[in-house]
Amino acid sequence: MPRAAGLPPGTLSLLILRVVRQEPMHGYAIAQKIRTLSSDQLSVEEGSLYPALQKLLANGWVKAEWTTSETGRQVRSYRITARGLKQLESEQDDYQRMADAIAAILQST
Amino acid sequence: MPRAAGLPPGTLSLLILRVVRQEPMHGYAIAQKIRTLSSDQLSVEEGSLYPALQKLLANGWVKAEWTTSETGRQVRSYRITARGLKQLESEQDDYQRMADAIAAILQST
DNA sequence: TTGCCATCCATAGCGTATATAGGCATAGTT
DNA sequence: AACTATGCCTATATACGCTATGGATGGCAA
Repeated sequence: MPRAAGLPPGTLSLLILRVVRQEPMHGYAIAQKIRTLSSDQLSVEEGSLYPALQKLLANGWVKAEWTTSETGRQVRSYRITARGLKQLESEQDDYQRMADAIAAILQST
Repeated sequence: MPRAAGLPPGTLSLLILRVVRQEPMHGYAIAQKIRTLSSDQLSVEEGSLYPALQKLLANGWVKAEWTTSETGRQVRSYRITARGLKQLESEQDDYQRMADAIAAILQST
């Protein structure tokens, strides 16, 4: 099966960090935020999301705490750390360089 | 080792097709072209390039013929096909949609 | 009150794509 | 003769997201 509507490899942690930077959020909400912000163009599957969050936790880029959502449910809320902010900046720069480089080729005569 | 200076997964065939669209080119030249067009930002390793070219051949997106280069060496020159042009268009559209979607998230308030 | 669906967390195993590390060959340069 | 650049290619490793699966909670409709 081809990567039909998935998201480009290598960008998942970038997107998560970017979304969580705004405000602490639980996993399910992160996935939905990415979906809506991208006008349904990008979909983060849960089987991708939670392992990615574990990685972010292990690297100390986010920290998690169990809280109660507005609907009264127990949810695990992820908050970006100082190191996470640095990482976000770094990944965003890398991505931009790549995107520019690819654009240069796609626009070459 | 992390993906330090490699190129973003999913874009290799797109870049190859785009470069070969201009003029038939042999493998080694394709790699160099991508490197120079991207100002050394993207590097295509030969171990990635040739398997990718095999895939393009198998899909009928390029055809190859052995020719003699200007330096007198036997080289395998790859030329894009009509189907390859369609594929290029499709992949470029996909890439653009993704890039736009990611940009939307990275630029969100 | 039962059944269904949305929400919510998480792991195991798979598939796909690229990178690493090699092998082989020619030709020009030093 | 040795070294470097050019040139083609394969086998293996590895990274990464996806599929499939499992479980739990709670609202709502039949």
